[in-house]
Amino acid sequence: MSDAKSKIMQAASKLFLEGGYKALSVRAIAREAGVSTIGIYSHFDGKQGILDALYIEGFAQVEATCALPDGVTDRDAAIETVVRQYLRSVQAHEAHYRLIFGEQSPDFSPSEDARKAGAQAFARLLERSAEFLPDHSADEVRNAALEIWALIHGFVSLRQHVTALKTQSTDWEDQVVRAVRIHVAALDQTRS
Amino acid sequence: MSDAKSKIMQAASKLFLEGGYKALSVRAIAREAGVSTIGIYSHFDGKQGILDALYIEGFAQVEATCALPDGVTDRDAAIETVVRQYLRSVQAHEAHYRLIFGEQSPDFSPSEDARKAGAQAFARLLERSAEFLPDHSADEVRNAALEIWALIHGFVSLRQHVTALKTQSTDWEDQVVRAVRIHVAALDQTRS
DNA sequence: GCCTGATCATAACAGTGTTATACAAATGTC
DNA sequence: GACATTTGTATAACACTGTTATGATCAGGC
Repeated sequence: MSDAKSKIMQAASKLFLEGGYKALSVRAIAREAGVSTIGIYSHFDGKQGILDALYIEGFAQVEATCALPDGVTDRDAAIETVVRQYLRSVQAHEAHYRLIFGEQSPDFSPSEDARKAGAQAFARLLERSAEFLPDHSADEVRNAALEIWALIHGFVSLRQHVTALKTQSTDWEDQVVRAVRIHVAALDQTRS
Repeated sequence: MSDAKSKIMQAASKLFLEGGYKALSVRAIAREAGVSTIGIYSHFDGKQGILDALYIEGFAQVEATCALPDGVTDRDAAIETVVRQYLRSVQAHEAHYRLIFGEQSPDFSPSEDARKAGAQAFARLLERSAEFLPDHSADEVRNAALEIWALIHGFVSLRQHVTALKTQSTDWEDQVVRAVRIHVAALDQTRS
């Protein structure tokens, strides 16, 4: 990666982290990077290219939350770890998270490479789900992974958008953990 | 509602339905309504006011999916009805649904009245949840309603944004129904 | 009829992402 | 090393966005 390209990417990440999508104009990025706007077009595919790179970062962050520290073998503890890591990551990288779920970004359409980042994050969650449900078929594990992700992400998204649902942060986190545990346990008892 | 205001609202709804958020510029709305742009500012609070009205429509659509036809008393049948109604509504009003969950709309911040529409939709889901879990406390019912909504909305949002998760439409709908049923049944067995 | 507030047409403003233009720098070829 | 080609750059211009400003008209109340 060239010097200018790297400067631009750092500037974009910084602005995004600090000010969210709204802070991310082509002129603001160029100014922050100390280059002129044309660099955004020669090194990235304009604003779309910038958003693409941030999108890939966003799903990489999600993927990282599906990794377990050594020593966590108990299913309920593992679920709790993954869920809390996920929720912490959303909090630390809110703009990235909103980007990967299409928020605030009219006209942005992820590239093929960027889409693959979503698939990769899901693959990591699939691995965890297979561990949660060791005696289940591949289809069942896939469905379980999807349901786990739906529950967690559903909570996050509802909390961001339906203000009537705001509760204390720890109560809410505990509820997400509990809901996922209950759901996985119910799936484990439901064999086809 | 005055004639111009009504024309503007109809134009906005039409454009939104047909072309989504991107179709909704102030000039496009004014042109479609046959007025000049200043009407958007005198009858609504500019573009924010237009989005507010559409936002309220969006949550009203969600709320309507929580109504059951007469004769549906079986819990599993009721869950299936609500879930399928919800998914159908999302499909029919995709732009509205995206708006209420913050998608594509930089700078839009819902008014207090608009926020209340979200609370109202949740209240309707609360009523259904109380019927699903008749012997549970108000807190448990509230948690259940939140989890049901998280599951359904989580599925919808993941399907919209993580292309790796695309499956056949009916398989996917069936899975949402099944997941909600399993979850509610598990909650019913979990008494505190 | 006068006054006030609401509504309206139109132009201008400040911002957006992108493209055009001319030039400079880097790389490749002989 | 000289020349040609490619890549990168600064800057201005373009087309579009939401919004405000300006001057005029309309509607309602006294």
